[in-house]
Amino acid sequence: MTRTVVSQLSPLPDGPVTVAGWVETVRDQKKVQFVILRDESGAVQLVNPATRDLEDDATPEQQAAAALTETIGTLAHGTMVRVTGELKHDERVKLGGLEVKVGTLEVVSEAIAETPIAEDSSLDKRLDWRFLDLRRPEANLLFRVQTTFEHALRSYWVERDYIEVHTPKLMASASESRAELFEMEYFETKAYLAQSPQFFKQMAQPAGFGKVFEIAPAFRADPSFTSRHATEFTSIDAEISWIDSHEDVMAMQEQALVAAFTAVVEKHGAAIEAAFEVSLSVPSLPFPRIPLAEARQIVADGGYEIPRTDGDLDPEGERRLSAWVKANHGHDFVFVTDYATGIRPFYHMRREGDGSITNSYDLLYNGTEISTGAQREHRVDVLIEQAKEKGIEPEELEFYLDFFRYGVPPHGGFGMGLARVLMLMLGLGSIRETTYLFRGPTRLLP
RNA sequence: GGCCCUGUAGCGCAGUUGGUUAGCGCGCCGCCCUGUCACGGCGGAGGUCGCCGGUUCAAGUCCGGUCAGGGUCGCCA
Repeated sequence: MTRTVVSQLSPLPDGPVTVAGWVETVRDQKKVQFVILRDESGAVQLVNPATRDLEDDATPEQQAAAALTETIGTLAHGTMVRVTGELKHDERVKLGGLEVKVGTLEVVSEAIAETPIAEDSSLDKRLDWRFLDLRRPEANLLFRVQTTFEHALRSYWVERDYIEVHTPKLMASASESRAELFEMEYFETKAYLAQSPQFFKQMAQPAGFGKVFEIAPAFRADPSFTSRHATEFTSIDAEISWIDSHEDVMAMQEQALVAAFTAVVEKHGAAIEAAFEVSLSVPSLPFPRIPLAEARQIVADGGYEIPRTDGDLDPEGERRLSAWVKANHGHDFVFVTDYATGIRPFYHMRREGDGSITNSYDLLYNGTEISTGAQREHRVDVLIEQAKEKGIEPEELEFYLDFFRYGVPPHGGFGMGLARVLMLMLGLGSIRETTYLFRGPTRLLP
């Protein structure tokens, strides 16, 4: 008999059904047994009138019933079972107003009775047993939300004639800072894991692709110990040609995000509210834009002195700025624009007539940075000068510089951390929670 | 890498000024039980107190070292 997933039981008429999943709870009473069975879509109650203490002259049916009772009595939490029985809608049942009266129950895969994690286990312990942790309905929902979010972004771009690219993750040189590189043997030479698709997505511009995007892993060998850093993470990148400034990039990014949030709210808004107590709404357009200098003034006016001296915001400054934006503009997002040249990489284009600032931005969402974007410097002589200024030898970058020597349109783009967006969207405390399998300085397993 | 914190039963924790046999809740096992729904009741098992050394009549507790992890900052997405 064809398996029905639990969420599809409700509209069915009373009658025979097969369900399959894992045992969540067994309530074994003297006269009646209840099992809560969960699958990828939800949970349902199974019921079985207990048959115990057989007489010597018991019929085969009675013996089978007694065996079933015995089996149910020994089911361990987590055991995978397949059950065929009679669906019955019954108002008495608090779980969905229906239950399945067990006909046959097949133990497909037994679980060790004592589970290594519980509802209240620490995140680190749960990550040790991630496959069990992911059985939680909230985790299941989280990755459905991620799927919807990514799908909506893809659709947004595909519908607008973007080309999806897959840049290599094995590279011969650094694209950001050398200190963050994972180095590995590569036959007779050395290779590095890509920190960012930056150089190769830019290559699509002289390649004449016009508009590209990529959703792929990036690797950083930074020993960062925070709730928002990983050594491997999924980066959402886009890069577009023929822009006038970073403003064009911001306009594209905010529209793509609105499309993605719209899809998530429509499909999962109610479930998110129920599971995470977050009332998610679609952000309004345009997102607020605040130049960095102004942002720092706002934070300073709020009575907070940023300890760092490089002119950037620190995490507390970002939280305070976001709170101010929320209070004054009613918005969860804010583009912080016009970053100083000193704190941006060499390939960011500098403001015409004011080399001290760049045509770049960070996007903050609920107090945390989720994205960096910029117009890129496409004039090769300027690019070389800026690289030298940052202490990078142009000789190492010849393959990259060649991109700019045979005709390249003005262009720009952004990179955005998928797990960070999910974390902030659902009000969770760490990207470890919103990453399928987290990778950090002290975590390589499972 | 800096600063701070934590390692006690499968999980979450308590453990006084150093003092008898290291406790509690959940889970697990057994028995009992009005259709339960966080089911309930009774009973039970389960610990080299991260590891090494020191002080002491006596160390889970104090000291030194070490290992493992967490938070935050820096860095960033």
